Amino acid sequence: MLKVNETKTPQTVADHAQIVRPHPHCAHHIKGDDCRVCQVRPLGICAVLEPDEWATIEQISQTVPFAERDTLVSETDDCTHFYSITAGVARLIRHLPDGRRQVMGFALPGDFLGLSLGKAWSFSVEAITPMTTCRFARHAIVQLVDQKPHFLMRMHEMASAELNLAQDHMVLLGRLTAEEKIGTFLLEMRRRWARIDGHTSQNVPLPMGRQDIADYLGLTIETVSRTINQMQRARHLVIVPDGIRLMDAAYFEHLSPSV
Amino acid sequence: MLKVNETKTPQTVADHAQIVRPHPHCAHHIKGDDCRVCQVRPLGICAVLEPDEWATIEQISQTVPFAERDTLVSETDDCTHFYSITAGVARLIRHLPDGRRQVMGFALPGDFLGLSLGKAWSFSVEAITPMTTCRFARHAIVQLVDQKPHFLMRMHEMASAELNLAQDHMVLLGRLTAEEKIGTFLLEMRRRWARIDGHTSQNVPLPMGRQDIADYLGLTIETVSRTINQMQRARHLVIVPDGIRLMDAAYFEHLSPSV
DNA sequence: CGCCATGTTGATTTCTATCAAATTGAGTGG
DNA sequence: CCACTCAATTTGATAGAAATCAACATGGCG
Repeated sequence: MLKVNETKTPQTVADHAQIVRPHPHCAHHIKGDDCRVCQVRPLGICAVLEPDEWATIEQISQTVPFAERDTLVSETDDCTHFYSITAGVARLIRHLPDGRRQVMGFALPGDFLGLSLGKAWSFSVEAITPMTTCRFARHAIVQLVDQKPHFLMRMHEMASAELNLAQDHMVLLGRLTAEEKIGTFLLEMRRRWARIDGHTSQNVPLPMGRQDIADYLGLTIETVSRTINQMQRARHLVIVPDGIRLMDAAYFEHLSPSV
Repeated sequence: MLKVNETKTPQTVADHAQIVRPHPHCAHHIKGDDCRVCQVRPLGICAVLEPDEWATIEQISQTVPFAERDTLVSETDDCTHFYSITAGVARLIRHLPDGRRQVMGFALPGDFLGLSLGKAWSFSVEAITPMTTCRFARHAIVQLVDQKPHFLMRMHEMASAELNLAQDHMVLLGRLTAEEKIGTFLLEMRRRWARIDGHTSQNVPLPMGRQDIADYLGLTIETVSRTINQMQRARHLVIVPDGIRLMDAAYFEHLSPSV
């Protein structure tokens, strides 16, 4: 088992991750307050920082763990803190008054919550797996952004990338069939994991449940389940614990109109 | 080009809706290279500039008009110029290889094309009405952003607002019914026109065609037509030339889950 | 006046949602 | 270790909302 750092990371996180989590990034524990060993630094907001700026960030950050199902932020909350995800997966979600939900996206290691720098959240963030985050007070980041234009530029780049993804997703929601939605989603998850761990594997971890996938793709849980199982019957993929294994890349790339 | 007449106050949306062009901003042509008379300056990217900075902007901008159906930028183009819209309406659109389209949004006066500052466009922009734009070379804006952090901050604010709208739209596309989509769209357009002309009118100009509305809402043209006409039969609205008139605000606000 | 794009309306189909039930499987406690 | 429980998932039957297919109407414009 990985050594847990001295700052009291809950035992449950490590235990759970070792046992049931399929993906290494759900298991790695990183000292969010020691940038030198931060494994997501090259991916995240901090990638733009020079080593001599790490101390600045460390002073304004805290490592904050969350358990599965914890709510990191609620869409009704004021935004007092920002989060950089160092381990685990969360869903970004909007709730309608009548109980309908739309999952805006999934936050993976390296992702930053609060790119808009605004005073209010516009979505809730709920932990899907045990998580570790690097937390920043909003005022500290606002100050940093004022002082370091290249940091603001990095924020803007990441927000722009996010906007681009949102537009991809609008095409998916508005114009793709259920089969195309699922196929595109699986390729998207493979690409995102590959960016994190540097490998392109046929195995695509899916830490989120079927209901989350449905609410992300604008489908029902039954349609998600049926479609994935049809793909398995057609030998395009194999369902494995906590994910799927892509068996027929050509099929998925043909299915995904944007590729 | 029409000369701007400072003494003449623009006609309201309501006035114009009864006649030909539904909105004054579709007809008025503004000297984009004279910031003193720019009618969209308080709305757009330039709102953050001090009067002594107007000269800087004027030096790097050109007024460029477009005719109806012109393509301002193509999704395959490199991004050499940015545009601030001073008059007219455009659609932001993505095309799938098989001809399906998703309209990402409509660009109205005050909107800026190129908020991401990236080197490539991710959508096409097509003029729905005759347009006037203020065009900037990309390198000039990049330089400006480097020199003036408050300009970058303004870009970031506007991009964040855009991201927020994109997320609203994901909820709409993923989880609303056809009736809710149409109702939400009409309220959105009313709100956006109100921001531009300062009036809240029951008349909502719709310079875009039914097909554009359909491709924006993830519906077919037939469903859009049917739904709007059902709303008219139910006396919730009246279809007028180039738009609609909302007759039953309570109905629409009840229909739109986010309000 | 007639043409062509745009919009409307009607009939029918289809995809996905809904409703309902069975199955799996991880966690719990005897 | 195994029965039990509860949530998540899968599967089946049916319904329904919107798409599709097909005319038909409108209206701006040469």
